[in-house]
Amino acid sequence: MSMRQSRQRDVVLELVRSTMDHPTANWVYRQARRRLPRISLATVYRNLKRLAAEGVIREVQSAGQARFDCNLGRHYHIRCVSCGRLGDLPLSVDARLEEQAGRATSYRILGHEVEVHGLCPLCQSRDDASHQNQ
Amino acid sequence: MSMRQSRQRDVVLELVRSTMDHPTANWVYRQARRRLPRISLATVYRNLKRLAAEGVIREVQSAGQARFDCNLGRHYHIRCVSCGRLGDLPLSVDARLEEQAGRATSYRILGHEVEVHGLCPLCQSRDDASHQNQ
DNA sequence: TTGCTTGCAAAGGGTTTGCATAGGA
DNA sequence: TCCTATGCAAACCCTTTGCAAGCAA
Repeated sequence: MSMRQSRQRDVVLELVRSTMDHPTANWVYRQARRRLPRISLATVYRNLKRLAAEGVIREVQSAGQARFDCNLGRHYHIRCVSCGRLGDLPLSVDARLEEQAGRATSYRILGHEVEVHGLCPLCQSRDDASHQNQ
Repeated sequence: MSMRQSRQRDVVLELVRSTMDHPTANWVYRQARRRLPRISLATVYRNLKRLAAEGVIREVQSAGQARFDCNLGRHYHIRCVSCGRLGDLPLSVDARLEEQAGRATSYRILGHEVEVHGLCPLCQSRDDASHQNQ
C-alpha cells in the first residue's frame, strides 16, 4: 500500500483505536498535540483520510461532521441529539434491507447505514435536573 | 406560528415541493433566482430552516450536506455514491428497530434514519460507457 | 406604525490544498 | 538519494449572522 511509517500517523491511528467514541478530526488533533505538540490539524486530516482510504479505519458522516471509526465490521450507530456523541449500536445488521432496496429501485446497491437518535444517559440526567428548576 | 407571508418564502416552498429530489439549498437558490433575480442565498437558507423548524418541510443531512424534503411521512432514503442524488426509498419503516435499540442501550430513543447507498441508473450507464473505452 | 423579512457583506465552522522543508526507506 | 509526509498558511465549501432598508399586517 506504499504507506511510509511516520510518528504522526502512528499517533493518529492509536488515538482512533483508543476509544469507542467515533472521534472527530478535531478531537484527534487535540489529543495528538499532547504527544506531538507541533502536529498540525492538516496532518491529522490527511492521515485520517489516508487511513480510511486504505481501509484501516472508517469514516462516518454524522450530523454533517466527519467521525472516524476503528470498528470495521458492519454495524449501526446511535447519536445523541443533544451532545452529538456517536456510539455503536449492538444490533444485528438487517440483510434483507438491501435486497428490498434493490427490488424497489433501479440502483445498484452497495451498502446501507442506520443511525438511531435519542438522548444519551448523560443528557437525560442533565435534562431531568434542569426541569426540576422550572 | 407567526410566520408572515413573503414572496421569497412562497417560492422557496414551491420549489422544494416541485421535486422529489431532496434539493440542496444551493439548488433552491439557483432555481429561485430565475423567478426572483435579487433573492439572496441567505434568504433561501433562512426560509428553508424556518420552514423546517415549523414542520412544513424536513431537513435531512446527506453526505455532509443539508437537503430538504417535502415528504413529511417517515421513510428511508437512497443516495447515489457517485452523483450524490438523494431519493426516497419506498420501503416500510422498521418499527422494531427502535425498541431493539432502546433495549440494547441506555438512550431515550427518538427516531432513526436509514440511508441505502448505491449507483443510480444514470451513473450506472455512465460507468458502463467509460469501461468500454478502457 | 410595528416588527418580521430581506439583501448584502462579512464571519464562521469544518475541511482541503499549495508549497517549501523534514525525514523514512 | 528519492520521494512521501509534514507544518504552515491560505483557500475552500457550506452555512450563519449583523445590520440597515424593505415590506406585510
